[in-house]
Amino acid sequence: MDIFEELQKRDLVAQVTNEEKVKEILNNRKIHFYIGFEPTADSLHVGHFVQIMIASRMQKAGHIPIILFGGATALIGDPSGKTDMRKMLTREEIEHNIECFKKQASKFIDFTPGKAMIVNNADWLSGLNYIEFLRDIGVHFSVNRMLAAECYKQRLERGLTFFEMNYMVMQGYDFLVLNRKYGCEMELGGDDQWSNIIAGVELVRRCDQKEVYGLTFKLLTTSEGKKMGKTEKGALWLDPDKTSPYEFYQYWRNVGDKDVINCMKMLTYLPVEEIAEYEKLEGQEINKAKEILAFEITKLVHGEEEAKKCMQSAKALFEAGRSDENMPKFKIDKSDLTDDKILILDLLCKAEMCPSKSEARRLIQQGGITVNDEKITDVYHAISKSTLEKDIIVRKGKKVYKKIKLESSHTE
RNA sequence: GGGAGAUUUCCCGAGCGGUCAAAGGGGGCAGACUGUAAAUCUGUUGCGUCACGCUUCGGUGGUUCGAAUCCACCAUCUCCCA
Repeated sequence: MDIFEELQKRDLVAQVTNEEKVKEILNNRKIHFYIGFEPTADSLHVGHFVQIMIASRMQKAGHIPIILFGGATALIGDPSGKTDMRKMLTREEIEHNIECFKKQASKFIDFTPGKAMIVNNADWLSGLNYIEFLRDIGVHFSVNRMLAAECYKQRLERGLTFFEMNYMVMQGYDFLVLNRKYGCEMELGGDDQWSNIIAGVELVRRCDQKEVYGLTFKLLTTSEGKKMGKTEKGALWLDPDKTSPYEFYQYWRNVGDKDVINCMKMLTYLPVEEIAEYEKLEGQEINKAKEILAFEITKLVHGEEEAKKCMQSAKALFEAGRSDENMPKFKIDKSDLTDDKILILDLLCKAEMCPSKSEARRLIQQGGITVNDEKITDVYHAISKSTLEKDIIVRKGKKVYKKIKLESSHTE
């Protein structure tokens, strides 16, 4: 299947500057294309993952990805779609974040020289001469048009600084530089980047009379249009230390019915034909598709072994014949016991299942806590040492389990 | 540079000097129903030794028996005029 067709079939394409041309080029030539990332955090999250997967697909089709890190632009912050100005990062933070990015991205993209490259726009943006830049580049931007751009509308109501307006100019300039340096012909990005991408395409045309292309892909949203990849703790990270593989797996295992197929298309390498089969599933059967989705994504991000573990733990927990092999464990120390027992309230806090005792108390009062499958109704319920001789399973709600192990203190 | 206004708990947003841990909504969590889904309904959503106590309403002081509510100064933001 042609790469462009595949992207379309996977429902990834949102807007293209010149569909016919792009289609032809992607299918018949090997080109350099670029995707920009803002190094604003020290780990990739799911939003980035979509982009990386696209870069990866393109690479597999023979094209050469240029991964651009906005080392300089991150010093400004993209105002697109934001209601407030982003906080600015220090140079050190940005450097660190870029390193983390590289490490994680290399799981999905082959960075062997000649197959892909990584660039940082700080390399060319930070040394710019302001006057020259204004004369050479600035003249090509019409403020009127910029203000009309969708991405600035919201900000116009709340206030937009000159500082931020330059984001578009800089991103456009990036494209120009990459085109001149590496012959980069296409910029990809999330659909929220459309205005910025167009800016680059136009800039290249005006400065060098060359035609380059832009393509945006759809953002990962639920069928209701809400952003996906958010958990109560914030973003869903790819870094296992920030979001455990199990949590990660569960996130996908629990996506809404209507979103499963879309996620499969966008986030896995499963062939579209196969996905079409899953699309036929209905009702309870959809759970099968969810399982596959969760497994596939987890496999990509954390490796097959982890993915299997996650799947097994989940099955063990939710399906009959519960086993606790891969359940998250928590060790409490003998010194945590008073009079050879521990209050359930304290245990819940210690095991980090509740942030405070008040909340633990509430949960118990509402019947949300179970110990070894027995509902705890007494707030002052205590668990004795003898019970703890064997590991116990504490469950909060339906989905949060922890196996509690008793250990004797080494200092004793 | 001059003038007007704002700052409330995770977010939005009410809030007469006492009855305010602070309305309402969103979000979160839990319960019921289910398919580890969605929708719906219910409860809950500062902390603790929990029918009682403690710490919150940008910051610091002050007025008061008593302040999120009044005053002063500081900080930040928005708006209008220049």
